[in-house]
Amino acid sequence: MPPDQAPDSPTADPAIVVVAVPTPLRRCFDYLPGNEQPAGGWCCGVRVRVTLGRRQVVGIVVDFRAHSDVERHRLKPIEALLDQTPLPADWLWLCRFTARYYQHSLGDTLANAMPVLLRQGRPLEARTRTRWFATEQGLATTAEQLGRARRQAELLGVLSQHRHGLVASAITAQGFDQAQLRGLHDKGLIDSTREWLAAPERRSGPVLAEPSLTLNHEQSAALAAMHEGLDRFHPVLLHGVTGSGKTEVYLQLIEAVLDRGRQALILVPEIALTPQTLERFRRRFSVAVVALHSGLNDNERLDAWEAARAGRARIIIGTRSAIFTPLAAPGVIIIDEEHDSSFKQHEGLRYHARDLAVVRAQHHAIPIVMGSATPALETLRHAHQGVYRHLRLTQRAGHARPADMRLVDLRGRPLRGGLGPQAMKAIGEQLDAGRQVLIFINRRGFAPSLSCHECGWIGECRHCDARLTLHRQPHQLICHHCDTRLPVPDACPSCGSADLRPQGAGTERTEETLSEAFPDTPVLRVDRDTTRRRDALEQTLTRVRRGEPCLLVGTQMLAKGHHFPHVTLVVVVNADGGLYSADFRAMEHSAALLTQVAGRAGRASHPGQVLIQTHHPDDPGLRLLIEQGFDALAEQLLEERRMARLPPWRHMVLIRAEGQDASMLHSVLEEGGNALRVWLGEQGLAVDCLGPVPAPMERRQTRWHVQLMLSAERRSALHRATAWLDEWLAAHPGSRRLRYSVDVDPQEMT
DNA sequence: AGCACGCCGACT
DNA sequence: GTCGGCGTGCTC
Repeated sequence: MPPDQAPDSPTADPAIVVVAVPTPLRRCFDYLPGNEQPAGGWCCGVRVRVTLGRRQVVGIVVDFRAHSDVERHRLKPIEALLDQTPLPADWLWLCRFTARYYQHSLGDTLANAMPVLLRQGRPLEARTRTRWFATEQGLATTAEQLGRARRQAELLGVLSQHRHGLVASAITAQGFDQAQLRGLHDKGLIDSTREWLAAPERRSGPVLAEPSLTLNHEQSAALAAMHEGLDRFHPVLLHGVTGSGKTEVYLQLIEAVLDRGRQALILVPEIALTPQTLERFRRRFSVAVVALHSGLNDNERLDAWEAARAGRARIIIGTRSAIFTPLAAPGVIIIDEEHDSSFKQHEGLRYHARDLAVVRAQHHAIPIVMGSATPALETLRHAHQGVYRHLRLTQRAGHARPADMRLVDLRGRPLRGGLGPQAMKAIGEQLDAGRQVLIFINRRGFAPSLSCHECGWIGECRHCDARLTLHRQPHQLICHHCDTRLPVPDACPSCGSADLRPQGAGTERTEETLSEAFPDTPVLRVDRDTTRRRDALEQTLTRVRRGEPCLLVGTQMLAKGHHFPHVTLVVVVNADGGLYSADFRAMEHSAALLTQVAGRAGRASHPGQVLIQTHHPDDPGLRLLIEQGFDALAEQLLEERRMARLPPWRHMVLIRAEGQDASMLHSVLEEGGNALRVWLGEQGLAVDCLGPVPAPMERRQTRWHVQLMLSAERRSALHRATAWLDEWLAAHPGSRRLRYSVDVDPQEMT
């Protein structure tokens, strides 16, 4: 276990320094203090360079001891001290909590939570640059007065035109050099300042750069409720239908936080962190905004981190990992689209940013707002229990009516590119009326495979328990798990029939079909493949916003964030992926996605219509969704989860193991599971242990996947059981031949 | 995770 | 004779 309550105040002369080192090992290492001593005394959070085995690593001091369990001659001294002042205490606290909660190595957690450059040992400094500007004297000086120094005169002219001056790089880019700058400076005509690259603004005065919008009744009531909790831990679920103006409520809440001199941390889903989103914040506020997105390089990331730590950045917007940004004066945390699955990391340190955000807000005693039109069942349950304040926004802005949703029975209907006759007809009608149509393909658990119409044969991967996916270009059958590629057969390998048909439809096939059926209408495809280039999505969206008739074909990317006022019809090609899945969250996610995609369409003058194609038009979940909406379905699902003893009523931990030897893998987990069950009985702990069960995708890339599922009503019991099993596995001789990971609060059962 | 050591096969 | 495959063991 990582040390928990370590002193944050300076320690005089420690005998042993405990260092968290970047290794998956779930313990820290003892070191001798070495020669150097920090100026302000030894402190937790100071980075040190230490020898670990045969290599040098950067670790973080997390505790001090009088004695070590390790023999003295085996202890190594700390090689170098990297910080004179420790990394922020709030950040260290959060990392400690995260490591403990997710049962992950503290050293690895810390490494995950800091910018790369810091973990490589770079000093915690943000970069600065020089800005030159004309002095009073310079502004009053004419070119003639400078005589023969023509270039200097030109430079002075340029600088005089820029009230805020120019940065050195912009000056050299215009062909001026150091000598000319020095010349003018020596004459007292220009001067320079240093400014931060990230968050350079230091404007005082009002925080608003443009006026706020007027709120409707519901928005005002929600904002008023949030204002009550500005100075304490105040968790809020802002449950607002698509288009109800959640963002404007966020903005006005942030304004109040900024007015108190505090910072706002905003987490958004991966695909929502667009230039438009940032622009909305930058336009509204005159304070420094930093964005933490995947496009930043290591230097920029460190600059942004430091700006947030120092308090220069007042608004910090980022995706999942931004939850680990240190804050000098935290004032609020906002999680937009809190149900989004991108907030959970699915590899390595498997944390959930939303859950950590709640813990962090509690630690800072600040409000946290979780916004969604389709809240996660976990969040809804907390709201029902009164743990979170439940604020609702039910009205759409501009009196837009909610879209009309309808199920379309696909059974026995001829399909073209996955589209049935009813959908085709409806699409044609909308296009004739000069409108836009969105065709949404839910790819989740749904990929086009090749099947034989005669005997039902389906192309499967030889190495994995997975269906091969049919691709158009290149024309191949591809396994999405191991990347096996096979030519598309001309005849059925099983019965020899030539009637091989694509089963299900991908975006490519649908796009093809639509182009053939509506040759005069542009078909715009939006998916991972077509939007790889940075601005491709933006270009497409700009075209759509112009309003000319067109067909938009796409996946999840289309469902989030963007609104298309000219779209009057949404066709969901197949809703069945979420209906009969091994994953108990499939229906919840599917319903959220359908609701969001329905929210893309329509406005006051043309209410949107949504056609949902399905082979199961009588499915009670689907019916409930389209007849009564997401909230009603969510209540139903919550009840089903309660009966089935599933989250959010119980908590879960998944131990996933993989290895090459299937029987060894199985027997180790079998033994571990049995040992755990015996121990649980002895301890009297109410924890269920299920398994070993093969993972839903049992064999992929020639490795076998098996898992143990632990569940309990009480987190503390579950935590103890997990820790015990983890120790058992680590000590087991067979564990060398397998890899395993611990997933606390797993989101996907695969 | 790294990074060593160590013991077996195919190569300049 | 070596280069290098990855099984096994350790890191204060």
